[in-house]
Order: sequence, then structure tokens, then C-alpha cells
Amino acid sequence: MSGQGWETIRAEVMRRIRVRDWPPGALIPNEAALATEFGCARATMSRALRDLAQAGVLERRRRAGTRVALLPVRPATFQIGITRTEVEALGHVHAHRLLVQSRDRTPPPDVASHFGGIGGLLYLETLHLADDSPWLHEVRWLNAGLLPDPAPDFGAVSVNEWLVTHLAYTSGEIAFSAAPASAHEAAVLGVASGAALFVVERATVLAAVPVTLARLAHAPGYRMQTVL
Amino acid sequence: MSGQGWETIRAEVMRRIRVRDWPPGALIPNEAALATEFGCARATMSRALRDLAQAGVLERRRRAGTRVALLPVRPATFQIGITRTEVEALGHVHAHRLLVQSRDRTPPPDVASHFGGIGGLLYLETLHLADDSPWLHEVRWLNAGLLPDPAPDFGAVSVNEWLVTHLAYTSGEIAFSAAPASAHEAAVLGVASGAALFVVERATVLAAVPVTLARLAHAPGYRMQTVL
DNA sequence: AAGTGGTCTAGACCACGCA
DNA sequence: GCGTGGTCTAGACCACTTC
Repeated sequence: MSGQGWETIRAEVMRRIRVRDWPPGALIPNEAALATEFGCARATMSRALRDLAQAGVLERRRRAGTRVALLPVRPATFQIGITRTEVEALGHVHAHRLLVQSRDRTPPPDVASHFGGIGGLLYLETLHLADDSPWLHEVRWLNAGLLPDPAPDFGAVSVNEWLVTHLAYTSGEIAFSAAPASAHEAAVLGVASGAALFVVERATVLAAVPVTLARLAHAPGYRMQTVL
Repeated sequence: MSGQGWETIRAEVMRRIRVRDWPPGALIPNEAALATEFGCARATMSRALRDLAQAGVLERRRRAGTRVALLPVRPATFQIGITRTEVEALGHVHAHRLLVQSRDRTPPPDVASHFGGIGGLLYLETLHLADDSPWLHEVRWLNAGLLPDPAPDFGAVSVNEWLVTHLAYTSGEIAFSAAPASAHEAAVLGVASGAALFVVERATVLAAVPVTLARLAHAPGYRMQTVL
């Protein structure tokens, strides 16, 4: 072997799997045996195997040992940041316009259920621009009880960014889908009604308290990409 | 603290961040100091902090120390498996039809460039069904040189599944987007032309050898979801 | 130059889950 | 039971990068 370290060991294990030295479904030697063979500590061997298990290449179970996955399920990871930095990373100038901000709007049933009947919901609609072209239309419901007393000016800092900087470290769900542009979305984004939009839906919670529910509709051409 | 172990330590660090004991941007004590405070070995402390760094909550740099991230960038992970198991996991019956299989089709320029001028490309078109309804239309270019001599029967086992079981452990790229259904896609999926489709594009490589290029167009209603 | 995180070691105990 | 992976410890050396 060329280098030292757990990544080198991982690469060698991966090689044996690729050349079918250890075919799919096979039971591979246990950590202790492999550590002896590779001349490393068991902790180092464990680190390499754990990493491959997380990558979906190995399946590990106590007592049953470690097997090469029959149908590898690979994790694809996307970095979810704030819209401004995402736009800027693509080399564009970011701007945003607060289209609607209202405390009086009645939430539809699915929104109400996420907030579990909590009152005081703030409705916000924001348009994000990249180089002055419509980029993303954001519709968001927000638990107003979590806002500081002089409420932030969401015309200056976008809700998106304010939430990440002030109510970070939430948990929740995220979903991607494709949807036809509604008449309103079409008008705001400057596209034809029914155009295919890439939609991101987020529901976030902070320690069991519902925080926000958002629908982000991207202008056509948007791609979410990652290496596998 | 209630339990023992690095996950308990991680939770406590997370708590301090959430209550702004350690506000965004703050430098937190180094591993050795925290290990002493928590009464654990430095390796255990390191494991907890490393995990939070991977989650985008902390930023660690040698010599500069560990800081609470100012604009946390959270990784969202999706499990990419084979279409059959994905459909079955949703409680549907999976089936597939091989629509086209041809060795004579001329690849468009973008496809040719991915394969770097390699000859012998196989073109495949497959329709996946869930409970007999169109689910996914798959267009795929495949490096035919990687196939065994009696070529597999892609009418029996879908290309998708054959590749994962026989040419697994590839690297490559994956991208999600929304696109209007072409006339052909619309006909095959049984939807209106121009309908918003969720499209997954994959380009895979096995040890620098191009393997396949695929475009998977999902029928309307498809959602890709994960917990954050 | 010096302090930080990154990694490795050798050994130990434990939790799980098959027999 | 008992073998497996999961974790922890105490100590050490190293790589990086900022000072």
C-alpha cells in the first residue's frame, strides 16, 4: 500500500469489493482479523469500515459481522444554505423583494395542522432575484411568537437569512418536487402559467415548537447538483 | 448529564449553541479543555465535535480552533437506491417495460462528450410502472464494452437494477431539476405535453471509465423527501 | 514557533443479537 | 452463551496554519 491512514485502508477495502475479491453479499473478515492483516489498530480498521457502511457499501450487524451490500443504497448529500449565498456562489448578484407580509391571513388546513393550532402566524411572500432576474418565489408561514418584539425588517434582511442566523439549528423535513407554475407564480416569476418549476418545501421545528413552513419555487432552469 | 457517550456530549454542545451560551461566530474551548470539563477522553470529545462539524453547525480549523458556524450550511441526505425497491417501499407493485434497445443510435454531442469518444454505446429506454401506472421514464446511454458477452436481458431485469448489482460502487454526479414533458415523454407517461416532471440526471464513472448517462423523468406527483 | 485539530495505538468493557 | 461491532481511555505523534 502507498500511504498510511484509515482512508488508505478504506480504499483498499473498496478495491477488493470492486474487483469482486469480496463479492456482493459476502461476509468479510471481522475487524480484529483485518486490523491484524493491515497492521493497524482495531480502532483504525473500525473507522474505515464504519465509513464504508455509512456510504452504503457495507452492511454491519453485531454478531452477524460485516457484509458487502447486495443492493447498495447510496446517500446523495446536498448542501442547504441560504438563498443569497447560493445565488452568489453561482456568480450572480442577489437581491430580494418582500411582496407580502401579513398577520391576518387565514392559514389553509395543512399549514394550520403543522402549527398545531398555534395562533399568531405571519404570512410572507418574497421574490429573490439573481442579476435582477426572478430566481425564486418564496411563500412562508412563520410562528410569530418566536420573533423579537420590534419585529425584524424582512424587507432589509430576507426571512430566509434571518431565520438561519437567528433561529438556526432547527430540525424538520425537506422535500423536492416539480410543479406547474400557478397563475400567481407565473406572474411573479415572469414565466408562462403552467411552466415546470422546481419546488422545495421545508417544514422546520425547534425543540418541538413549530417554526416555519415554506414553499420555494425556483425559476425554470434551476438544477440541484451534487457528486455521488 | 443523563447518559454517557459521545452522542450525549454532542447533545450538550448543541444545547449550549441553541441557548446562545456559545453564540454564532464564537470560538469555543479546545478539545482538551472540553474533554477535561466533560470528564471524557479527548478522542470522545473529538468524535462529538467532528460530528457537529459534519452537520454544518461547527467550523473547525487547525490552530484557529472551533467556532459556531455563522451561516450554517446543513447537509440534506437522500437515499438513492434502485427504482424497484423505491416503488415497493411505497407499497406499490413494480413492473417495467423495455421500450427501446439499440446499438446503432448516434449519441447527441453532450452524451458523446461524457463518454469521451468511446464507441459501442447502447441506448435504452425503459418505462417503470407502479401498480400498472406509469411511474418513471428512463433514457439511458450505456458503455457496451462493460457488458458481459451474452448481454443481459434488460427486459427481465431492468438496466437500473442490473447496473447497481453488477457495476456497483461507481462514482459520478447526480442532479435534480424540473422540466416540461416532451411530446414523447408525455405519450409514454400518459400525461399532457409540457406537464411538470421531476427529472433526475445521473452520470457515472467506474475508475475513470465512463459507465452510463441517464435521465429519469418521474410522473407528476413524485416527491423526494428527507428529514433534515 | 506554537497551538490546534486529525489521527493512531493498545487495551478494555459493553450492547446487541444470533445460536 | 458468545462473537461481533460500538465505544471509551490514556497517551502519543503529526499536519496544518495562524501568530
